[in-house]
Amino acid sequence: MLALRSAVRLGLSAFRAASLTVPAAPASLLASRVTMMRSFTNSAPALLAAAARKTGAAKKPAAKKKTTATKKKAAPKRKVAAKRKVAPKRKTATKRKTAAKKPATRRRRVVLTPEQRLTRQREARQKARRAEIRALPKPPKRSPSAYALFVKETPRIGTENVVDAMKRCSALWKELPLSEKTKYQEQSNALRDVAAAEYRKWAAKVGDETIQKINRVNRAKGVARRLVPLNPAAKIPGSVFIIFFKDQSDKGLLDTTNITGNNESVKKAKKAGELWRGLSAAQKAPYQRLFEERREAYLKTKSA
DNA sequence: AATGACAGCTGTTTCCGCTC
DNA sequence: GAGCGGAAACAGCTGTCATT
Repeated sequence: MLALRSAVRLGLSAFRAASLTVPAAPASLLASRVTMMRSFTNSAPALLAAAARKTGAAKKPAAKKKTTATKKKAAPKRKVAAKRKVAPKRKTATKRKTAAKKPATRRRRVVLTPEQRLTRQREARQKARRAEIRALPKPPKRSPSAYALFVKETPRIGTENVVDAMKRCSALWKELPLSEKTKYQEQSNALRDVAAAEYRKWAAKVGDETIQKINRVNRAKGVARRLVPLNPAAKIPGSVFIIFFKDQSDKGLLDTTNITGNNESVKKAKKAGELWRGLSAAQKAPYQRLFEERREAYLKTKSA
């Protein structure tokens, strides 16, 4: 190794001396110098390669010395640069990945049971669902009732607490003359119209699909309030049974005397179901035709 | 889910201090 | 920030049925 190093050193010295002596040496001369160097650096392929590269660089004599100096240092520099550019990047990338994956690595150490995994998946779904619900637009507030307006206008006395204030409001409301109550009712009616207009404006902005989505969420939460779609007229017509039920109800043919239940509407529905099941196909046919006619009309309206 | 009917039930609205 | 407590009024949901 030492012999090789000294040979390279000698070769470089000779090459440097020759370059300095003849700055504007032609390419052919440089080639002969390279041939000369071969005798010194026969065992140094890297230096030969550098010299061969120098042959090309000889076309720019002014930069020769500099280039020669670069030749020796440039290669290692390139290596350093390469290291800096590639290796550190890899390190950075690795660090980034490591940093990003650290929690994951930690998680991997914890062996989750299938139940835990399912719980986490469920929690993630719930989180996403909650975010989706939060993102839904909020409908405008409903208009206050007459009593609500009265409560709003009734000032609280001193340090009276909410409960006492509301009790007092209740008592005052009961004693309030009908003419006064009517005033609040009229105010409420006016605000209801304003609220209705605001709702229509909001509904037009968000669209019926969003309204239906909000209704689904509210239903799931057990919230009774259902938002009215902007275009309730474009409804799917009732089923064949519904048409039959309405027809029978209109004709007063739903006798509920033998039907059990507390709710008359429910009893009527039960009676209608009973009658419907007793109908033949021929008896059902007129209701079927009526349903198909309405359905076609609905589809035409929808596609228009 | 929507369609019809409708009695009965439930949620929402107002006020605001308090708790979680 | 949401919910509760209190009241009253009222809007709107529920329950039933069969079918698409």
